[in-house]
Amino acid sequence: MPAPRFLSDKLFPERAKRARRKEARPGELLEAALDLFVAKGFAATRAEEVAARAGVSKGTLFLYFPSKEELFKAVVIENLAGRFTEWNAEFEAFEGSTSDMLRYCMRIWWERVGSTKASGLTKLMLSEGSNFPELAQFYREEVVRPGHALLRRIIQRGIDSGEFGPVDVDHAIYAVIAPMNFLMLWKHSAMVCVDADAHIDPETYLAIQAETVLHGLSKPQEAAA
Amino acid sequence: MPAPRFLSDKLFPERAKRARRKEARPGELLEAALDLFVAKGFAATRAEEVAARAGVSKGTLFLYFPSKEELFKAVVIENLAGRFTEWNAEFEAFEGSTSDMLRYCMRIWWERVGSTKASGLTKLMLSEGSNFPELAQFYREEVVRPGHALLRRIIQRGIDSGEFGPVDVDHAIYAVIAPMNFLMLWKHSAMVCVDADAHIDPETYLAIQAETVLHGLSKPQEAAA
Amino acid sequence: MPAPRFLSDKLFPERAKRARRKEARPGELLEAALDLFVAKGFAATRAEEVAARAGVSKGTLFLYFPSKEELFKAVVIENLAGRFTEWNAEFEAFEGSTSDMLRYCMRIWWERVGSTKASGLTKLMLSEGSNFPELAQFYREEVVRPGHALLRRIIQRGIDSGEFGPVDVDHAIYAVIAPMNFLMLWKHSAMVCVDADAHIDPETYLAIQAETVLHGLSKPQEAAA
Amino acid sequence: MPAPRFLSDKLFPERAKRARRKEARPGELLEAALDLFVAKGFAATRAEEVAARAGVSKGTLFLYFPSKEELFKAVVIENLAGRFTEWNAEFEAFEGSTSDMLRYCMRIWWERVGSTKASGLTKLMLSEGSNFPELAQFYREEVVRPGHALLRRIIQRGIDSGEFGPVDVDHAIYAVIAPMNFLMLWKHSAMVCVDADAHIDPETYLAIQAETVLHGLSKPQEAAA
DNA sequence: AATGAATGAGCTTTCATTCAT
DNA sequence: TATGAATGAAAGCTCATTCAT
Repeated sequence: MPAPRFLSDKLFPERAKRARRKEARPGELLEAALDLFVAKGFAATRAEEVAARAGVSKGTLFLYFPSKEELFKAVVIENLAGRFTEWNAEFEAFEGSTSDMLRYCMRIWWERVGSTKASGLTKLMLSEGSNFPELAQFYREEVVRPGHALLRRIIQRGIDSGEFGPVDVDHAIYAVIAPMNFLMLWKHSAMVCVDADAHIDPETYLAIQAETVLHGLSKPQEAAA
Repeated sequence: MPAPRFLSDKLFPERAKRARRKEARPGELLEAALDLFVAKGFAATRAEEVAARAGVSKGTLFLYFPSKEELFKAVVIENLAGRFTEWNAEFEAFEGSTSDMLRYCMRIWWERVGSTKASGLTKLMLSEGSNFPELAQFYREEVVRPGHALLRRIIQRGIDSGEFGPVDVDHAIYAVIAPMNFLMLWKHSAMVCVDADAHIDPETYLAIQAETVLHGLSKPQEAAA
Repeated sequence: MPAPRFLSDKLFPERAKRARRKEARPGELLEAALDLFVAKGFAATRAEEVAARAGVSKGTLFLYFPSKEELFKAVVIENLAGRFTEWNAEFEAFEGSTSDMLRYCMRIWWERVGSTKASGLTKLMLSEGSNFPELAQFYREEVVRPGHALLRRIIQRGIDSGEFGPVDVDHAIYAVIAPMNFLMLWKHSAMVCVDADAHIDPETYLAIQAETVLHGLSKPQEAAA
Repeated sequence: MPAPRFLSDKLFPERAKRARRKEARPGELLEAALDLFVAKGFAATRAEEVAARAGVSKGTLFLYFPSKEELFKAVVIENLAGRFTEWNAEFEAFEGSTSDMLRYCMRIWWERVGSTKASGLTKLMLSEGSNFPELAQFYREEVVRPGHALLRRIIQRGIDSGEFGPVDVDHAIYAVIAPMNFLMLWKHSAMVCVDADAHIDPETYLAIQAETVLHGLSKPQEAAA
């Protein structure tokens, strides 16, 4: 029996199990699925196409994933949900001011998620979530909730340490997430833009937003609306 | 109780009802279609469902619209494309500064489009446009292009009158559209928002964005990025 | 109560009734139906198209003809089946040799049927009869059988009068019908001919065939195979 | 009992059965399709019926043929179009007089096409070609044209060798094809024949027609009309 | 573990027929 | 008598899923 890779695996054995089962599955399938889901959406992606892109037969796909929905969940785990253990650990280990932590958080988010195909999963949930309630539920539970929880802990750390004022934490979370969402949506909205392709520089944009948020969080001020 | 539209309606109330019924049919279908397209997307909306929601049978839908795609186009025309003549006229008639015109433009856009179901059509094109190239093409041609053209004329008016500096018009258009798009996408993202979602006040948000844009357009400055 | 138009109406009152009901129906519908049935076949002809071509609404068509099949039957009666009363009468009244009668029969058939759209009905039954057994049955009963009967009587007259030898009447009937069928099929087979449009002259062809048949029927000879 | 086609079939009889099964599938479907198309026509043949007759489900049919039209084309290729290479080769190898070649041609045509279900395809194109222009086009291109080309070469051979006079080749082709077409149409007209239908003996009929045609083609005469 | 042939529910679209007006 | 809006059964085709090999 292999040892749990993360401390948290002991605390959340079910999540750990899922993570390990995931490992046993061919990464090619997950990668192919990510590509196609992001490019074409959930409903419009055909199982056979995923298999073909991964270089296996249709049957093999269903050998590893009992259904298209489970395949999608696995993709979400692989690219988003399954990383929170690591991200949380990084947060636990972080040394420095909470302001720096928040700046780092937003920058690293762009690097690891926003700028990657993984952000397409969020856009996908936005678009098709209402048609696949179980997926939406899963996504909320496994991505949105841990994401909010992580931010909550960061902000709480700042409040506890006296760096931040006694802000409404929920509003603060929102203030952080809003620009991230904006960037993600922007990145995946090639369709509505026609001629004027003015480019946002995401890193700069996020850095500015980070400062704005931090300004709102700082001791004597109110939370940003 | 609304008055009968025709005198004869009083004399032959039953015929009138039937005539109005026939007249009303396309409208009822378009409304049902708008609701469902916005709620479930194009591909996931079944023709029969639209018909049922409009209170008619499957066959009747195809009596009025030759295909699902044509139904969608009709919905787009009814709710977006077909309104540009009116909007353009309003622009021609506008008296006042171009700054006010732009403020009015953004405010009225939220009132008439952004806050209505119609904005769901834009979100839909974003999600599914790539799967239905003909629809995407139609949408670009009939909605995006006239929309950009309208904004272009507004901005050009400001430049010509000396109110605005010699900005890059395409960038300026983009700066106006960006917050609109963001609001729309936000509005339709209920699925990803979980617990503590502080709500943006769209009117305020847009007003602030308008001022930001106008600041960037003002005489001695560069266009907003 | 109007008097029966033909003597035979008394003998076959049901047929007479059908013939009279036919009269009450708008000829435009029957004509439009004939055109379309011949041009496009039975299955491929849409009821609405027939109505439109006749200048009435779809509902009106079904007011006169309870179904598409009944419409077809009426067309067959109008153009073929219903004429046998008249043709039989003409035969009864014919004065002259049976050879001349047969020559006249074939010539007049081309004039009144073979060269007209009515011959398309026969081709139609050939093509689609097997898909519409009731129509095929009707056609056999109302067109093929009376047609054969008429020929049978002609040939029998020749035998009785001593003009023809004691031929096998069925074979003789066949010998007369074969060239007619050939011409009809030929006329409606534009599709298989590509470049070589060699033309048959139907009148000449039929005249020659008539002589051949008569040669076969003549006193000291055997029937043609 | 036929021998297994491959050695390995003996070693792995089940795999062999399955492999042959997959190999056999298209053939079974094509045969079922031929039967039904000939019996009921193209439009009236339902895809599911074809599948059922071949002992598979609806889905399987579309696994092998992307559409009903393509299925029909495949049937035409299998039974007519695809055989011209063989027939042309036979013609190239033929040793003997061109008259014999033409006699052989007509006889063998009856044996291989006219008397088989394949001839129903020609009748089908006649009936329904105008409703399915793409199929008609395909049939003309892949069946009518090569057929005419083959006959043209035969006749030209006779002219070149001096056996035939300098006839109009197109008319000559037509003179050969006419009796073939007639026989085919006759064969498929069971529906209009009622009681006493003396049967043509196709072999004899064709032999006689062949002599007639050859008479028309012979040196000192004009082409047959 | 891997395959891919086979399935069948589900969707869009057509059209003969009905019926309220 | 005439209309034409409304119906719904039926047909072609797709694709997630199963299962014998």
